[in-house]
Parts: sequence; structure tokens; C-alpha cells
Amino acid sequence: GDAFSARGYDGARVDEIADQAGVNKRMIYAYFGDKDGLYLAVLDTHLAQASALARVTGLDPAASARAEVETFVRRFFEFMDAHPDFARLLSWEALSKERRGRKILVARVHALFEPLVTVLRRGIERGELRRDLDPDMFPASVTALLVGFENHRSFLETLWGADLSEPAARARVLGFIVHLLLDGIGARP
Amino acid sequence: GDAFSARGYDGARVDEIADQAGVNKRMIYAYFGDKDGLYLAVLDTHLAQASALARVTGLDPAASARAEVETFVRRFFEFMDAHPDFARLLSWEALSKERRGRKILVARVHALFEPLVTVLRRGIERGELRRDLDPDMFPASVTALLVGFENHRSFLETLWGADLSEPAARARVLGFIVHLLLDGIGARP
Amino acid sequence: GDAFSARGYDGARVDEIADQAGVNKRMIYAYFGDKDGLYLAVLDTHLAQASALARVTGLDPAASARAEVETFVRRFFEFMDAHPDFARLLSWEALSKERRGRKILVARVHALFEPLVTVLRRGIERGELRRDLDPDMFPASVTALLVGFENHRSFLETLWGADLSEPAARARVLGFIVHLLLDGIGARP
Amino acid sequence: GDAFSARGYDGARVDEIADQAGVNKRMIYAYFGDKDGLYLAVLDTHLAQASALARVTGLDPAASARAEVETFVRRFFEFMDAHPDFARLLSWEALSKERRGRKILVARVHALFEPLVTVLRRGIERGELRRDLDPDMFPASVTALLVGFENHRSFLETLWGADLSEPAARARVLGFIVHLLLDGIGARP
DNA sequence: AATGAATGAGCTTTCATTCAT
DNA sequence: CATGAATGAAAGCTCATTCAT
Repeated sequence: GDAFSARGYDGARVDEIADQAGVNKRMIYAYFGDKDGLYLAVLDTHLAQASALARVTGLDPAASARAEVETFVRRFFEFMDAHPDFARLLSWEALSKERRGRKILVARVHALFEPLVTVLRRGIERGELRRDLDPDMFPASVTALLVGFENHRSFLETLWGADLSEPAARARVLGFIVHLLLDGIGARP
Repeated sequence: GDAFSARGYDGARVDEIADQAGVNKRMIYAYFGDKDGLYLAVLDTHLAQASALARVTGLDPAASARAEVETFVRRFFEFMDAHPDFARLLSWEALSKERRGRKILVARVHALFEPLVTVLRRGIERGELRRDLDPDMFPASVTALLVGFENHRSFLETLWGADLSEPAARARVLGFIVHLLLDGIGARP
Repeated sequence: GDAFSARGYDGARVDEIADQAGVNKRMIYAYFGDKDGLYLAVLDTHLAQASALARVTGLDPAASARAEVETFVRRFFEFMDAHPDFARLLSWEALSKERRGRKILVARVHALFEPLVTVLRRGIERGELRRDLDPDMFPASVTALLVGFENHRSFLETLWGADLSEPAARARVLGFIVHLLLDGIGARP
Repeated sequence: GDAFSARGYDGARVDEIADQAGVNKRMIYAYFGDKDGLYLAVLDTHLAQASALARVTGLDPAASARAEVETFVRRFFEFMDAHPDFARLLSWEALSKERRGRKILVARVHALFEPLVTVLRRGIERGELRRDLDPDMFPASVTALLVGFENHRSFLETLWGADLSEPAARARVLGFIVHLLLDGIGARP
């Protein structure tokens, strides 16, 4: 079922998916109706896996906002390493104008962002975070950055002539992103 | 030829492209050989348009690094508004495992990033930017953010229940991104 | 599948073949892969039918070489009458520079010639046939003559103003060929 | 224009022919009307070249029939060596059921056979040749043999593992054919 | 006279989907 | 429940032929 992740909706072949799943093609139609239904099921299954992230974010009101944000970003990054289909499916769907899985995407991503938004609001109130920080745009930024680095990994490897699959390189990338999000690029006075 | 931008390589139809271009389908094969050749030509044409950005970046050694970075980000953002196919083509290609246009992508993006990298190095040397800032990862981050917001625009509109096509909203998004990149989320002490 | 026989590889249409076979065109691609695979299957099937000829040639060591040769030629002729696609497929393939079915052709024809070559060698040893007769060239000559007459039949009908499909005419042609091969044209002293 | 000879009518491409001839494709249509007209012109031109053979056959009433026949066969063989397109065009046309060039073929071949038929009739009358020899079938047999060996040359090379383009091999083939036609395979008593 | 560009019909091949068992 | 065989629609691509200059 990760043909959708590998090639997108239009590139995926029902035959291929059936073969890889070791089931008869007819069964797919019995269970999912058509290619669309199969796609929605696959999309939902993969996006749902990120809900674990949401469940452990913002639980400790005593923790600092910076620490909570950092934890979320690091967990999100590691989740993507463990679930390589997540970022790709999300991007294919977001890119598509057919909006086949838009409802699923919105629901799953909303649930993912919500606790982080709470953390951000709390941090702003407490003065830990910038007064003018928009708590809605920040999760989208985190996602854009992480998904971007994940999906462009092979491209960046070519561009930089580096191997981004080894742990050291991944840690460097993650460290860079966290630092950027928390502090930006400017030197501290 | 923006069917590739709208639907990606697999979703685009040569018939449709020929019709939209007002030319006979046969001509496409005469000029470009096959669908692949056409795709590469379209990709290169659209990516090449961003080279104007590169040509006006980092020309003034007296300008502060922060100002230069902000200018680049704002110009890049405006360029994407003016060239809606750019971000989509880039994402489709980066997402694809066929790597049809990888060489083009790498060449064009490298040329786009280069002057920005120079600006960053200069800023780091002068102490305007963080000592530990990686000048290679930053342009990739900018691109991930801008391309992410651009390509996910319709998704974010649904998620936020807002209209992101009106100038005020776009300005708010751009302001957020610039501020985030320069200063992060933390409150100044 | 005798569109290949009627029009050759380039002239045959997959649509037509599917229609004549009463199967869906898609099935042809499922079974044979592509037009090439279909062609090879058709070619092999038709050429294989001649193997019956080989199996009954040269079995009786007591028979005279002349009688064996005559029997082979007559059986070959009758086989072609019963299998009108054989000679045409063989000629199309031999004429083609693509050599798609060359391996099949060589294998099948070799098997067909082999027992005849054995008969000829025996006849030469025993003094029944000419000392200087080349036992390899003779089968090729027989084939050239029979295939030539078969494939040029409609042409010869126009040239001679005769109907070569009636048994009497066919018998005359066959008699002529046999006599020519055995005795040549010269009058006996 | 020998694309017809190489690939047959259906396999030949008008584009290719125009390129090889170094003329603009439009000119072909101006001169020949359509692909059919071009084909007929090419066919006639190549078949006409064999008329030289006819003009020198049977001129000397004093010569023996055997000698005349042998001369004809040898000249025909050499002609084919010099004009490799002749045998192929003849075979493609004879094989085709469209009969596009049938009239040309009949006319040219009739003219080629005629003097040989005269020679044969004379030889039969004089008792030099077999009483029961059919003077019409013999030229067709000669043609079938020579054209067969010529067109199947590459096939026979594979079958025999020999190089049939070197003069010695060609002479052996020709000698075999001549001997077979004149004397058959039987040992003289 | 001569040519590059254009075209519609038709070719091989592929796809999502369904039938028969 | 499960499967191999079947199918119509449409995809990419090619061809002989013609238009405009």
C-alpha cells in the first residue's frame, strides 16, 4: 500500500498494490470500493500514526514553552524517520488539486497541531515566547520545515554531496532546525 | 504546459497540454521527443525564472546580513506569487522517485542558493549572524518554508478557515516567516 | 493470429488479431507481453507443425534414397497445402532484417532438415546419389522451391493464366518439382 | 528508396526514404502522388534492371540448350549479387496480398522469362532436354531457387555457421544450383 | 521549385474495473 | 470468500499526408 507514498495517486497502480499486499486485486475492490477508497484508507492509516505525537504534547504545565516546542519538533522528526511514508503522503495530498483526502488531512493535522497551539498560547501569555508570535502559523512552519527536509532529502544529498541517512547528519539537521525555530539566525546582542 | 504543475508528471496528459498550448500533439513529439523531454523543458523553463532572484542578491557588501536575508526572502515570496508554477513543479520533482529532472533541479537551485550562501558567510564572519549557523542549511530552510506555505495554501485555508489569497493575509504570512527566520520564537530578554 | 502470415509483422494489426481470435486485445498483452511476443508465439506454433514431417523421414534404412527424398518432398508439399501459413511466415521472417524470430526459425528448420540430411548422406555413400552432391544445400533447395511456388502461387496464376488451386494443377507442379530435383532437365542419353 | 527493399511496404517510412534520398518529403508527394506511387516507381526501376539479362539470352541458335540455361542461371545469380534489392523487392511484392505492384511484377518477370522459355522449347524439340519438361515451370523454379538462396542468405549463414558473402562460398552455391537444375541428384548409371 | 511546420487518423500499450466461477 | 480472466476507455506515440511560405 505504500505505492501511493512512493509514486502518488496517479503514479500508483492498483495491480502493484495488490501484488505487494499479497492479496487478489478483486479483494481491494470488495473492501475499498475503488482506487479512491483505497487511497483514503491508506492515507488515513498513515496520518493517524502521528496522533501519538499529539497525545504526549503539552501535558506538563510546569514545563517551559521552549522545552515543550523543542520536544515536539524532535519527536516529530523522529516520527518521520520511523514512518517514511507520512511526509510523502502528506505532500502528495497537499499538492494535489483533486483534494481527494482533504478532509482526512485537515482532521488529522488539526489534531496534531492542537496541543502545540495550546503550548504556544501558554508560552506567549507567560512571556516565554514573543508577544507577536502567531500560534497558528508556527505549527505549519514546523511541518513545512520538517516535511521539506524529509521529502527533499535525496535532493539535498545530491546538492550537498553528503549522506543524510547517517545518524550524525540527521542529528545536525535536526539541531539546526530546532535552533532556527527557537532563536532565528541573528547573533544575540 | 502547466498541466505538469497542476497534476504532476503522472497526472498530466499530453493531449491536454497540446490543447492548452493550442498546438497539435504531434508537434510536441517533434520538438521534445516524448513526454519526458517535454517535462524537462517545462521544468527548466519555470525553474530558470527564479534566476532573476539570484542576480540581485548579495550585490551590496555594505548592506547588513539581516537586511539582505530579509530582502531575499521577501523577493522569493513575491516571485512565487507571480509564478505559481514554480513551487509546485519543484515539489513534484523533489517528491518523485523517478528523478527525471533531478539534474535540472540541482543546477537551478544551486544557482539560486549560491549568492545567499555568500551573504550568510559574510554575516557570520562579521558577527551579525550566529557563529554556529550552517550557511548551507539555511537556504534549504527558507525554501522549505516558502514552498511549504505556497503549496499548502489551499490546505491551510481550510485548516484556518481563512482566505490566504488577499494581500493582507499574504503580508501577515510573509511577515511571520521573516520574523521567525531572523529571530525565532523566543522572547528577547 | 494469421494476420502475421497475411501481412507480415509490420502490416499486422494487434486489433485485427484480437478480433479474429475473438479475444479482448488486453488479453494478448497479458499473455504475450507485446506484439513481439505474440509474433514469436505465432511463428513458433506454425513452424512447429512441420516437425511431424521430420519424424517420419529416414526411418527405413532399406528404402532407396531417391524414394525417401521423393517422399519427403511430396509430404512437405502436402503439408504446405494443409498449412498455408507456414510458407508465408517463414518467408516474412527470413526476409525481415529485424530477425525477431531468427532463433526460432533456425531451430525449427534445422530439426526439419536433419533427417533429410541423414538420408542424403546414406544415399551418397551407397552410390545412389551423386558423389559431389552437397547434403546441406539440398534441403535448402527443396525449401526454396516449395516455398517459392507456394508463396508465388497467386503471382504464377496471373503469369500463366491458370488456376493453381485445383488438384490436377497442384499435382503437375509437384510432379515437376520432384522430377527436376531427382533428374534435372537434361535428356537421358 | 531502398527502404522498401529493406523493410517492405508496410515497414518503410516515407520520412526515412526522403531523408536517405536527400530530398524534401513534399517533393515525393509532388512527383509520385503518394506512398503507393513511390513504391511502384521504385519497384519498376529495380525490376527493370533485370531486363538486360533477357536481352542476351537465347540469341545464338547454335548453342546447346544446356549451355544457354547454365549461362542464364549464372548471369541471373551474378545480377542478384550486383543488385541486392531485386530479390527482396520481388519477394515482398509476391508475398503481399495487396498486389500493389502485381502488374509491374508480371510484366517484368514475363519479359525476363520469355527468352529462356524459347531456349527450353528449342532444347526439348532437339532432344537435348527431357521430353516431359515443362518450359514454363522451369524459369519459375530457377527464380525460386535463386531468390530463395539470396533472400535466405543471412538465415543460411546462421544455419550452416558459414560466411556466404565470400566469393568461394558463392561460387559453391551457384555451382550446386546449376548442377542440380541440369542433372538432379541421382547418380548416373 | 522547394521546404519546415502542421495535422488527423490510427497504432501499440496501459489502466481501473468487473465477470464468472 | 477468493481468484484468474476479461473488458472498454484512454494513454503515449507514429504515420502518411498537406499547408503556408
